[in-house]
Amino acid sequence: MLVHTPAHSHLSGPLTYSSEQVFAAGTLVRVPLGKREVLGLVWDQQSDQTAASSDGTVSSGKLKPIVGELDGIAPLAIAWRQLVAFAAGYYQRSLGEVALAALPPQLRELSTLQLARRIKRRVKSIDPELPSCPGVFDPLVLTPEQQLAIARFNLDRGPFLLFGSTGSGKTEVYLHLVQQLLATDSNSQALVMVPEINLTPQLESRFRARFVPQFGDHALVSMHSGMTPAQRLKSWLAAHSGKARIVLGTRMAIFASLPALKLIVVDEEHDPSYKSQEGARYSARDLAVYRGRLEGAKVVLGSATPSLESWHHSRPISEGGRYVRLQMPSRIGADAALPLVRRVDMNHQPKKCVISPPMLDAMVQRVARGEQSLVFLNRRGYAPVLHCADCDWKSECPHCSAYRVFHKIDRTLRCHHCGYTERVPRACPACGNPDIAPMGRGTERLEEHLAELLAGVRRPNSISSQWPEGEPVRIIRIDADSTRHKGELEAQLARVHAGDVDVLVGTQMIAKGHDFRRITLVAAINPDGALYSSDFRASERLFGLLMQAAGRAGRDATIGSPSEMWLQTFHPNHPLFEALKRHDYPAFAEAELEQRRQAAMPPFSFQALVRAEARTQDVAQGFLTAASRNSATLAQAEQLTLLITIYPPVPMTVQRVANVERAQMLIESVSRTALQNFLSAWQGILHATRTQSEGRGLLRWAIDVDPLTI
DNA sequence: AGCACGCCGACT
DNA sequence: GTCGGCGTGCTC
Repeated sequence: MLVHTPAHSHLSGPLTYSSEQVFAAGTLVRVPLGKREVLGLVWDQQSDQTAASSDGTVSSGKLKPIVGELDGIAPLAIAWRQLVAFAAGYYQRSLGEVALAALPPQLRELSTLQLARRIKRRVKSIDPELPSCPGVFDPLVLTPEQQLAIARFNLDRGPFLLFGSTGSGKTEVYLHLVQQLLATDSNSQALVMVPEINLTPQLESRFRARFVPQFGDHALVSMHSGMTPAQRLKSWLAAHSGKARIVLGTRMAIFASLPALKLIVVDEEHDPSYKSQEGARYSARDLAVYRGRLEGAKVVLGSATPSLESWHHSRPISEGGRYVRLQMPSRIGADAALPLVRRVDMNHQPKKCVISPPMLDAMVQRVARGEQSLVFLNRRGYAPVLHCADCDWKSECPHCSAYRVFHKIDRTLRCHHCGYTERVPRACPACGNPDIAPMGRGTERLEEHLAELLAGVRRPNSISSQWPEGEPVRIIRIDADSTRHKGELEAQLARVHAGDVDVLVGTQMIAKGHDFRRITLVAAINPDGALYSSDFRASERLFGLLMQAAGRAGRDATIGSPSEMWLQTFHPNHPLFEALKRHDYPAFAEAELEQRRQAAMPPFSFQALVRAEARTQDVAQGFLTAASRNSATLAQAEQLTLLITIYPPVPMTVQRVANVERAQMLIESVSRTALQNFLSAWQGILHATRTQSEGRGLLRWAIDVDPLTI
């Protein structure tokens, strides 16, 4: 009796096969499906008598036989299967899809022969094992705050929210927790997650430096989508066999098979990257908490700006909190002070200026002192729109309801949604006017603009300089465009660290994770957009981003002058900026949570989104309307409708992408359980609606539970 | 999701 | 005359 991949059809449950031999649940097998042979996972056994009647559609005589099991791979543990079952149920996807997607792709693709060879090779290569020396504890000196956090961790069951400001040494705490676990429990495993692939190399090098000498090279593996299929299989097998003691990875690592899992760390737990945006839309952070409870593993969520959900969960137990909050408010080292936050009131600055005179002046001073500045603008490209002043033509994407972004560097118009790229026209395509102009600005244009503003500025000479009056300012841009090729990000970061750069321009990419020790000024050019956004999570994200960006500054004890963060805003007295000025996340969180409470928004309510895609908006919305109407036929409808609100379908913010129209419908409830029950019961109706006339022409639909953007 | 079957346009 | 487009339907 087993389960597999038919992803999104009405074939959502396990399928039944015949077998002479009894396979344990969790065993990986090969089974025929239609005309092909696929990987299957034994889900449960069923006796011959009940086999035929279980779903009534297949008689036992017609059952196909299991081809055989995958040798050398132990069955997946019960806890792993429970995690998969929970994720499939909670996020409304089929068991088979979730289970098979959680396995390395090569397990599905490789022939039995190749696989056997691969496993054999692994077993051989592991033989020369390094002697491990348990009992040796972390030699590093911890700060009192770190010691307290660890002591508290050791006293409680958790889950824990490690609330530590940037520079407070959270990573050191993670290292220590892993260290004490591995040293005391000789076959335990730890899972450490980071939000982005970009952050894995530096974390991995820190963990390698700490643990490889003691536990050997094979004790640490990575798991993320940037790895080759062969590497992924290798890491997966190492984790599954228990050889790997530490798994570092992105959100996908939450599904790693870890038979002796005892600790899960979710670093930067607020980061939206933990929420999957396709397939099963799972939150790796939320699954981490669930998995921890399931397997008796302790869970640590860490952040300087926690998600409001986690912050709320870590309120005092007397107020209903479920997480233990560990606090590390202080920065470590001589630069213990957080940067000074300065606001530039753009209402009192020259019209249309991009870099206000006082901010420019502050940057010039940094250049003169040989210090670095970081200028932050969350929009890549040269300009978001190209515009014709004569006929009002704009650079719309022909396939999407969005403008194509002007990239001056290769003279292209690029759609950031579907990727459609054209050369920039010489003249307006609509009226022939040769004078078409960029509107607004992105990082490319900002870089160009800064080069003009700083053209006359000279930095102090190095000894043997070809510039007698001082060297010109060196500006670098780091964003998704400048780091598209492998190794470019590392190379550019290295230039910054080496001091070969005076001004760094970039998107949010540079606000995350990387330490820039010589930066003493962080500037946000235009953060106002998120202040009055229709997305109720926009301000939470903005606050997190700005705190994180501020944390980039001044972590070098050798630089004496205080670091500053500059904000250009038309709303200098906005409470968000007031809280940011005081580096007061708790105050921001309390105010924001109070608003959420009054508006009955998450975390005080629970949401799900049904998204539909079709060639026309009418079809997409028609399907959703029909599905909504059909939900009234649910047996429990009377009870549920009291607790469930179904909003009318609306077009998505970016309504059309690659010529596909998109619509969505919000479902809301004050009760998570009610929402869950409703969605589960509704699932079949949604499938049925698709086959009705209202479902004609529908391309795709999907449910997103706990969506991050609405 | 794959992979079939099935009915209409430009090519050796 | 075929090769091939992707629309609908099935997989224990």
